[in-house]
Amino acid sequence: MVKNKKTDQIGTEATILAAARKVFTRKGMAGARMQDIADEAGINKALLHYYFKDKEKLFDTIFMAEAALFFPRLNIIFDADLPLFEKIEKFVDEYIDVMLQHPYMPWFILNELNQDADNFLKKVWAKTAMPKPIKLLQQIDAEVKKGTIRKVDPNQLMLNLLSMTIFPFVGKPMFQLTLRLSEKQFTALINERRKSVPQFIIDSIKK
Amino acid sequence: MVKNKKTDQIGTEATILAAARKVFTRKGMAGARMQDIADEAGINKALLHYYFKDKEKLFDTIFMAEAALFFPRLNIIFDADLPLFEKIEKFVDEYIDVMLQHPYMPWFILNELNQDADNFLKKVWAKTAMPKPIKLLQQIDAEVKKGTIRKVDPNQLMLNLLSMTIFPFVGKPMFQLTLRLSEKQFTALINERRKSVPQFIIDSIKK
DNA sequence: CATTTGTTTAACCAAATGGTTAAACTCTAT
DNA sequence: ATAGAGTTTAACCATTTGGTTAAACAAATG
Repeated sequence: MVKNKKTDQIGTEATILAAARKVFTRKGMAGARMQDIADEAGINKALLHYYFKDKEKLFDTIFMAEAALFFPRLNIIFDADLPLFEKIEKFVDEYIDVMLQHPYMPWFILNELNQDADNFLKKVWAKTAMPKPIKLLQQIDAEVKKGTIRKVDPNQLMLNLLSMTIFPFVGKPMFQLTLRLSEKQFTALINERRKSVPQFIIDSIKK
Repeated sequence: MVKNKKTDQIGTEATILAAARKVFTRKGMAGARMQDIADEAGINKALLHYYFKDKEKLFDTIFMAEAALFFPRLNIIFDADLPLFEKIEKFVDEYIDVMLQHPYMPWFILNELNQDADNFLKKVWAKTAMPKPIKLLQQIDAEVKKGTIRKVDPNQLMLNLLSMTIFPFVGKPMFQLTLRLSEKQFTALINERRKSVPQFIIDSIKK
C-alpha cells in the first residue's frame, strides 16, 4: 500500500472542500452544481465523486466541521466565569475573530436553519452543542436586580448583542453597496467593532 | 369579451403569488419547485404557467413588488426632517411594521444580494430606490460635532441600528430555538423592540 | 518492473424539473 | 345559447443535473 500519496490526497481533498464551501456559500445547497464545484477546484466531476460520495455528503462534511467550530465556542463564553462587561467584550471580540476567518459561516448556518430548523437541530446541534445562553441571561438578570446596570430585558439585550455581532457579516453585500465600502474599508469597519460594539452596549446599560 | 372574470383572475393570481412567496421563502429561488407552488396554491402546473410565463418571471414579480415596498420607505425616513432621536424611533417602529407584515422579505432580499449583488443592483435598486443613508449619516455627524451626543462613528451607529432592527427577523428560527420562544412570545419580543431598541440606542449615545 | 493510488476523459444513465400542448369541461356575461 | 376566459387532465418534450462506469494515463512506492 502507498502512504505518501496522502499528501496529495489531503491537498486535493482540501482543495475540493474550499471550492465547495465557496460555491455552497454563493449558491446555497440547492443552487450549487457539482460541476461548478469541480471547476472551482480545478478538477473533474469523476474525481469529485471519487472523494465525496454525493452532494449531501460533501455538504454535510463541510457544514459539520465548521459548525463544530462555532457553537461550542459560543457556550464556553456564555458560561465563562467573567464579569458581565468583560464577557460582552470577549464575546464580540472572539466572534468577530471566528467570523473573519469563516465569513461564509453565519450565512451558511442561517440558511440551513431557515430551510429546515428541525433537521438542523438533529443533524448539527445534536452532535455539536446547541447554544445555551441561559447562564448569560441569568447573569444579566442578576446585575439588573443588583442595580449595577440599567433595567433591561435580558432577552432583548441578547438579541442586540447577537444582532450587532453577526448581522454585519450576513448583510455584508448590502452594507458595502449602501455605505460604498471597499473590501478593505469594510474589514476595517468590522475590526473597529471589536471595540465599538461592547462600548456601545456598555454605554447603554451602565448606570 | 368577458370582464367580470377579473374577480376570479385576481383571486387566483393573488393565491399563486402568496403560495409562491411561501415556497420561495422556504426553499429559495433555486430550491423552489413549480409543482410545489402549484400544490401550495391548490391548482395545477398548467394553470400556473397560464398566469406566469416561467419561474423567473414569477419570482421577479413577487420580488419587485415587495422590494418596491421596502426601500423607498427607508429613504423617506432617512431623509426626513426630524431630530435624530425621533428619526431613530420612527425608523425602528416603521420597519418593524413592514417586516411583521412581510416577515420573509429581509431574508429574501439578503438572499438575492448575497447571490448576485450586481444583478440585484440593476434589477431592483435601479428601478425602485437604493437606500441612501447619507443624510442620516451627516445628521449623526453633525450631532457629534455639536456635542449633543457622544462621539460615535456614524457608520458604526448605522450598522448597529440596521442590525438590531433587521436581524431578529433573519435569525428568527435561531432565536426561537435558543431562547425557546413560541410564535406568540417571539412576536411579543419583537413588538417590545419598537420601544426597547430606540431606547437602547439613545441610552448609549446621549450625553 | 509491477502494483497501487490519484486523475483524466468521455460517454452514459436515470431522475427531476421547467415548460408545452391539446382536448375537454365549467362558468358566466352577453 | 354561445363564445370566451378560467381551469383541469394527462401526456409529453427537452434540458439539467447528480451520479456511474470503463478505459487509459500519471506517478510513486515497493
